Amino acid sequence: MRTQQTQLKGPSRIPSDPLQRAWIALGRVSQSIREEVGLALKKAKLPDITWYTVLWELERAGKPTRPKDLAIPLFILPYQLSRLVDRMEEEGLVKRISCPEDKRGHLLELTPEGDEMRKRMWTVYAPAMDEAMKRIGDAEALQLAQLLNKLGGLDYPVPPRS
Amino acid sequence: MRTQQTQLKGPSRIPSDPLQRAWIALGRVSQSIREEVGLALKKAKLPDITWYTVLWELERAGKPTRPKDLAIPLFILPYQLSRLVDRMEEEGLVKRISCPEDKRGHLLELTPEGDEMRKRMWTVYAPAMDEAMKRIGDAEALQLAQLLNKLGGLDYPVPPRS
DNA sequence: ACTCATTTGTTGCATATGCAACATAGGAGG
DNA sequence: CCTCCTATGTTGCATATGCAACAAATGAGT
Repeated sequence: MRTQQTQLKGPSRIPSDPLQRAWIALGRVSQSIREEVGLALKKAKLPDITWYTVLWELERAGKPTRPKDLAIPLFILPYQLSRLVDRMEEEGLVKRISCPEDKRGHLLELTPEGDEMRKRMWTVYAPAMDEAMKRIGDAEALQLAQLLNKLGGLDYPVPPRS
Repeated sequence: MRTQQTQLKGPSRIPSDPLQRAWIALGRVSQSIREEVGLALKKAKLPDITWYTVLWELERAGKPTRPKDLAIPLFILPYQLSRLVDRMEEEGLVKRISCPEDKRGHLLELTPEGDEMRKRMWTVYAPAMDEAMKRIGDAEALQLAQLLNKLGGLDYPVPPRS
């Protein structure tokens, strides 16, 4: 079975073989790596990775922050975040406090429990990530990150976590 | 704010900075690329990518195949596949037919409508994938695929689609 | 043949999710 | 100030999902 050749007839091209292979690898590997780390958290009876991201963003901001000002909204729909915050608030990890400048929204405040939880999660998250990623070396990881960022056309920073 | 140094105290290490950057890039880029292609299918009022994968696996097999023998089960839980097939069968794209050798299971048969659908999806899927992936060149794509496969520790083939 | 563990797949139920509609506030233009 | 358009979140409802329990068949050991 042969792959179709890339055709140049205007706007609708068939992806080249390398592109297809990269596409498939991207889908499979990202999923399996994510599951690997997710499972580690679940086995430790800790919340989902998404929660960590929110907690970390709030920690990084260093002050109560509006949902729309989190870095996350680029990757999560507003109503998803809304419900995510609902659940986190129920668990007492964050708190919605009123926002003086804009009465539509509110500020998300990291509670002490939330900060504790973030740290606790990191003790599981970090080794799991390391375990999953360390099949490639640092040099390769850098190269991978660069290729991915070029692919994603990202212009925002990708700060390390802790 | 500084990143913690990689520590070598036994089983639980902190991921190095390059590893963290690659991890984050992997998560974000894979998600955005996948969404990009998914959106193209949705705008064309076509089924989800997952459906394509099933249809394609059946086409590739060339004969009715048991769920467990699809390449997918590695990436999808059995009950997910079960319900996926439910819906696809409702739409007449596949058919569950009896399996002589093992009366527990059944064979999944691609219907003509299913094959048509697969082709129709490909006319949208392929250009969208190409559009999403072509920000990197073929050489880079190959490199990316290799890095990813090393990361994923994959030993199975990654056949191109059509 | 009998027993029991394993394989293969499905399902009930509680929860999560997507979508479109909604509510409310801000801001621009007159 | 009034109108209207946009920005920011939230929610009702239908659908999808995860989990654990289940059913049925196979196969291995005795």
